[in-house]
Amino acid sequence: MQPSDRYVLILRVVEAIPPGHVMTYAAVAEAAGLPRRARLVGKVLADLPAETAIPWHRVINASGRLSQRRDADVTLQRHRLEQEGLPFDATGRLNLDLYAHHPSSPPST
DNA sequence: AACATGACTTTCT
DNA sequence: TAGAAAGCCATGT
Repeated sequence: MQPSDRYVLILRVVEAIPPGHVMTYAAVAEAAGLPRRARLVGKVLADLPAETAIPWHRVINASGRLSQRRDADVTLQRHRLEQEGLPFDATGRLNLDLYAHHPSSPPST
């Protein structure tokens, strides 16, 4: 397996997250068949162009919070999620038990 | 090969 | 519940 293949696997999983739902980095990695590669998911998303169609904003960390990036687009990410109906609580966190997306079958094609 | 870095997680206080 | 420390794994120097 080549490094670029893992990128594709991860992006396919992120593409499959429906609006109004989210997935943690670790969950995306596992769904892509790459357990323990949560940080790799972050790396892949970091390399995406700003105008990409990939719904990167639906990927959040295990705490239910938004991970801080180099270029602080965290506000944009939060706005997009709120627009999809995801409610952040007073501590800036959202309920993963309610809004986490659980892919039933591995994404192919 | 060794060391540092990062859109992460888990565990311990 | 929040914050610190340690673990993890791919990449780049």
